[in-house]
Amino acid sequence: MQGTPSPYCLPELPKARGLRCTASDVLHWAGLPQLASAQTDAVGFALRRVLAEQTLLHEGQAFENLYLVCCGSFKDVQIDIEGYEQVLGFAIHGDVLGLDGLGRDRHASGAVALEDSTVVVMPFAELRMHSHGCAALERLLHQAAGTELLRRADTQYLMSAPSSEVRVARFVLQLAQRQRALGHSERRLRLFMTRRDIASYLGVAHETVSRALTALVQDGCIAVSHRDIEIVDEPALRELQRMTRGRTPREGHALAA
Amino acid sequence: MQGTPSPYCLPELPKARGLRCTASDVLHWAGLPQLASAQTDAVGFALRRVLAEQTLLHEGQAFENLYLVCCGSFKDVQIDIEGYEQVLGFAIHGDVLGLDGLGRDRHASGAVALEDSTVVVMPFAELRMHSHGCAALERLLHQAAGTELLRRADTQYLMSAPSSEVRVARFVLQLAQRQRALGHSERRLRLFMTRRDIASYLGVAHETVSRALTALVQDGCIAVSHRDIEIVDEPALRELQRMTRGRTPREGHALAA
DNA sequence: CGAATCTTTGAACTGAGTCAATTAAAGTGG
DNA sequence: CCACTTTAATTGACTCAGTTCAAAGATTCG
Repeated sequence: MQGTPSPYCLPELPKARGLRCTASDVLHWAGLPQLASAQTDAVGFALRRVLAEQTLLHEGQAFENLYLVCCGSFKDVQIDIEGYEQVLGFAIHGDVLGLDGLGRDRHASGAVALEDSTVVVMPFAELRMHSHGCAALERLLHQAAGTELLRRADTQYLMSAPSSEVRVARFVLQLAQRQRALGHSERRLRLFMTRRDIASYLGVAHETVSRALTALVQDGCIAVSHRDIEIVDEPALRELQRMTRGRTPREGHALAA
Repeated sequence: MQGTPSPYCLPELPKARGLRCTASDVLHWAGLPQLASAQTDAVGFALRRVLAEQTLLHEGQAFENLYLVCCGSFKDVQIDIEGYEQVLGFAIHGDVLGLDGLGRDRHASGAVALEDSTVVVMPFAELRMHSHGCAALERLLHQAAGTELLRRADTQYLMSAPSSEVRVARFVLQLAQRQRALGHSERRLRLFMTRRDIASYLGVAHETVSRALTALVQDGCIAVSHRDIEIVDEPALRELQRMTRGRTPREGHALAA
């Protein structure tokens, strides 16, 4: 789809050490650098390269590994009975994939790379063993699960917005916030997914995503060029986002225009 | 709200042993009876009674315990900036509450009892300690997290339905399926939440839930009396549920009418 | 350069939200 | 125990936002 290197690659990347990394690296990438130690230095994991469009995790596949996105981006998907692809979420640097297999023997959702990406392969059995003696790895697992649940709650909040313009506004802010957490620019952001993916994620028609984006541009909230978005007026965007069920969408417009 | 005893109470309930139960009990209630052993018999947990309308877990509260619903029902909620109460999910017998605190120090969502209920209080620190030496409790935790994630995916699927009638149909089927898993009737089910709660959960106006329910009744799919629902024509309901984005809602109606 | 996909825009229709009013149920207090 | 109050649920009318269908640009890739 687009082979451009992701802006989310950390400087400290693979290649040097062949195709492996240590648990300490994982802790750094997962946002828990303070937990890295000599003990976690001793635990190694393999890296795996996944090309754009490739499926890292198939729906229904046996649960064996967790994956930490180390570079690139993915979408979590589930195909429903009619063949409609429901996008459940997006994963970028530092996110863990495959958590829905926890406690059962197969994955309920799949993961597809949106660009050329690299993941750390963490065999669950190993992770589990190590986690008994190593609090850091135990914490990593718990944190990953908790973060995933948090994100799903965000998604539900997002989908419950009464107007599609609000949904898209919330989506953009959510992306910006995740970027910020990674230390990247919160003003300019790149959409690594198609409008269709966004539409599926938000639960609207893909034409509606297009229209909502141009509406936000006309409101002066953002600027859009292809898949690059610039947040021009963050306060206005935040004001829009706040609108929940029970308020008329037009109020906010007047203020933004 | 309604003090009637829930139909989800298992026969083997508290009182006898005072206000405590064993980890083996928990494993039974959580659907992992095969993992109970002498070891888990030795681990005890306190029970806590929560009256209807009471808050078991406050949003933002420090993360200390996980709770297993042993009798009764709850809703997971999050209040947004404007004061709108977003319902994230419902918990009944066998479900674990408080998982969103995993790996962090506070809960992001709250839990409110929908009727008089009983929960098992599982201090996370204890659970964590025991889980190192006891695979059964470790499994319990993993399974609970995985199940929660699965359920959130179901919810997203539900919310992405293009028509509100389909959303409600899916909601009813989801409830029925959970009942079945507990060994209860899948034909007759009791809504333990208000229409408003359902509306918030589905992301629609509460009037719309009312209308969708009466529409389903007129389609001959279900029968509704107050908060009791009977599934009259499950095949038709399943047919309705299948309709995803991209198909016209009216096709299914013709078939059901 | 052409094929395929992604994206945008337009037009028509309709389903869902909002407002409003009525009915029903449940909880309160005399 | 029954009037009274409050909250929940249903129904109607109206309007508008979003879906669907259709077609035209734009971009990417072979």
